[in-house]
Amino acid sequence: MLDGVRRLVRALRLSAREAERTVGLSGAQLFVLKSLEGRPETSPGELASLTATDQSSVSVVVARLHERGLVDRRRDPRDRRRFSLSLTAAGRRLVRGAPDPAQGPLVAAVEALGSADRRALARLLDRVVRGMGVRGRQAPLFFADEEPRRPGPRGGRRPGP
Amino acid sequence: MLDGVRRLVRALRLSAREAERTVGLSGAQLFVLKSLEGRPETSPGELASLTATDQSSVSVVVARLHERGLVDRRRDPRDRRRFSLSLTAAGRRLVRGAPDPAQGPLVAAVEALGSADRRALARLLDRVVRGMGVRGRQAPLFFADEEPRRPGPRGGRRPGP
DNA sequence: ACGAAGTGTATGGGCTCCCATGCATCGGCG
DNA sequence: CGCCGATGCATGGGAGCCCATACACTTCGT
Repeated sequence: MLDGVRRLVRALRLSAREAERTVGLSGAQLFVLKSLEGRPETSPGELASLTATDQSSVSVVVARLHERGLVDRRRDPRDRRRFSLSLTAAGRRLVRGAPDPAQGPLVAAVEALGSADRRALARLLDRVVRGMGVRGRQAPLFFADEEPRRPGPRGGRRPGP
Repeated sequence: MLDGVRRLVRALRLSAREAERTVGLSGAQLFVLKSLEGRPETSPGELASLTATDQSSVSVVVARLHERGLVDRRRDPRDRRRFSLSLTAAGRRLVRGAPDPAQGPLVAAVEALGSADRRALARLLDRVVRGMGVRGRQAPLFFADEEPRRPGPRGGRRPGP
């Protein structure tokens, strides 16, 4: 089973790389752009939840998209710690014109299964994910912000070694 | 479906990180060690196939394991382009003592499904992977060495831009 | 008003991954 | 025997991922 997942991931990754070349963006960048579609005011923290990745990873990807002029980034006046992210016109155009990376081959493979099998697979996969991430309670997005990940208190400078 | 896969991958990755800490190795390193178990003469190329990754990635991971004294690496006398990799005594001890990273939570979640669902999931996943990677023919390992990945001929220095 | 605690984001480090390239080696062919 | 094409592996580059940390900011309690 694990091996199956590994192979699936690699296939997706390679497929994403191929699709990337037509758009000139990486899979993560495109995914972030698509996640911002229809959301004019998303913070990097929210985006991290949406994309199920670490906020530091999102930070870097967003910085690159901002450099490319595909994402607009401005301080949230209500909370100056936060940023408000949204797609620029160029970003919107690009998102519309690009197929979802990796999804093409996956969708084709999934559709080849037949509808009953498709539903069964999605259901089982969902159960596995939930089973892995939940310790006795439900959570909409695993790990990202539901439970503290970093041990010990935050804040303040730590004394050096 | 894709989102389910992404979440699964992240859950696996995070789980692997946790397991890593008890062993002091990364998930990829541990996976490589386990792949060498019971195989006294594996080449990096074969290892790349076994682990479904690029040979350059394997090369770096193996170098680290070699530095750690967990993997023995010697030239293959029959073909000096190749290396022969095998676990050292320390590597064997470590592999035996360590649970498979990421597998714990996944196995637990999969076992919670029930045996009929487990079989169904494995079968469907396998079909999806095969469907993604195979264009009209069967292949034991996707992408790694079945089809040429790099466009154009190899060898010789390319003229610069 | 001030300090403490918590939050949001960026940065650095380490690792993995893939792509492209370069070097050493091997095998086949003329 | 020499050359050429192919192969195996290492290296560099770029990107992404997570962890830990730092700084700026917000909120809350005194």
